[in-house]
Amino acid sequence: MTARPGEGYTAPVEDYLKAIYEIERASGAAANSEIADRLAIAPPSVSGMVRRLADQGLLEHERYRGVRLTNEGRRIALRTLRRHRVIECYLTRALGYPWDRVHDEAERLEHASSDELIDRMATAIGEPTVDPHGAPIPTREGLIEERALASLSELEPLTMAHVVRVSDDDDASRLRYLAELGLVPGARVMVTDRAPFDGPMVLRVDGAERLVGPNLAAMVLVERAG
Amino acid sequence: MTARPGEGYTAPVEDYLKAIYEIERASGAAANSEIADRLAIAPPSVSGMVRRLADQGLLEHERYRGVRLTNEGRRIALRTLRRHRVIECYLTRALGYPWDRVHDEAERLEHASSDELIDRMATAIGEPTVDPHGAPIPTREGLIEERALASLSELEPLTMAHVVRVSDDDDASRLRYLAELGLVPGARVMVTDRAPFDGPMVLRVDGAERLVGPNLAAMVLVERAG
DNA sequence: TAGCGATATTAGGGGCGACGAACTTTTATT
DNA sequence: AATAAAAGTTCGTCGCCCCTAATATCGCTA
Repeated sequence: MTARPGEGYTAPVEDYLKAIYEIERASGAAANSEIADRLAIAPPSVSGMVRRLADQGLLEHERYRGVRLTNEGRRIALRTLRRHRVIECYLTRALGYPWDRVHDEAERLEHASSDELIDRMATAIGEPTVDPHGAPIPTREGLIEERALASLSELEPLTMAHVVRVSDDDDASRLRYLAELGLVPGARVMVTDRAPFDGPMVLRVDGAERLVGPNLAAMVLVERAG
Repeated sequence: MTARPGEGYTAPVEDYLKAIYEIERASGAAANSEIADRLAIAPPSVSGMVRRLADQGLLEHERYRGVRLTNEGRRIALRTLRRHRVIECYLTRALGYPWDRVHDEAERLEHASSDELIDRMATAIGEPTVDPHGAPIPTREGLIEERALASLSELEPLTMAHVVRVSDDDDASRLRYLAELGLVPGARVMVTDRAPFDGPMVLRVDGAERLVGPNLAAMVLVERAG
């Protein structure tokens, strides 16, 4: 499976661009090592691919400095992101997938689906705007509405907030655990207490008291209640 | 996209095995040139792949003689065939795809779908037993019910029959035309007249008179009415 | 049975996408 | 500023899957 109708980018290329898009959004420019980490690929392999992508005009590369998507590269990244998130939505809404298992499936299907399929899926479930983890879905035209969100681990104690989004690129078991705690998009949450030195935090989640460690808390993105 | 959870065969490998399965079913053993034709790949490439597949125990190869699937090879071929046909069904029944466009989409998705996804799709549309073109769907356990069917081009004049299946690996425009003629699975058909030297045939399709050439007629598989 | 055409294979090569080992550049530390 | 650590790159290699050109084998017909 290498070619897809229309625009023939390979699956690895789409994966790189998607990863770079997300790193860039968080850090401004994507470092080789971050790309390597995220894709679980050795750094030299990343150097090689980066060269190829730069040759194709999908990104700009400043030696030893990092990487930045071109408009074309960003377009493809957003298209892939849309595919991924529409698929995630469809799997949960139409096929009853649990939210902790949609990621891996979407990760493969996003490279094999035609635009028509994605559009039909989106239509079938009513043109969703966020995926099951709360991530916004780019439009067909490649527009995305990225809200600046605080992580739960940086939320001030006693401030009311609600969960907007949960990171979905970690492993499924964490997601399942977060769901058990009620930490899913839409939940109302408040930090009641917090141990020092990046210690565990005590939360109120929709009324129930919960205890959560810093690495899990970092996965949960919230918006302060207005 | 190279690996899938569970059993990691590549997309090309699955394509070869599927093609070989189908050729074998029609001709007993699969010749190199037939495989090459069907996959639109140069014959030497087929020789190379055949060697690899034989090394992996997926088929047996008698030099200059052709190829035969092992049980393991057949198992994978049937699994892929099941994927393909379940996907075709799902796309038509759940997403409103027209029957002439499901083949290409399924051809890509079959390599990217997990067993769970295929099962959920099959369940969602009521465990179908044939795909939109009338081809039987192997069960989860790899059993398939292949009926011996006559082609419309070999049907004796004035014999009542019904269309059971239509070949789907040709191009979409032919399929669309067949549908216009009413030559879809389930249709009642009779040859009323036939020009000699492999000429066009006159048909009655569900009461209407139709004219059809030999290459199209060969795509239509029928069963004589009992 | 000798030769010819069809079919299959070997030989050699290329792009992609990954790797480890060795080296260079940048950054942080003292 | 010297140097150690971290980050990035180059180099050589490999497996997969494809190609063309050249060669070998099969099977049929004369």
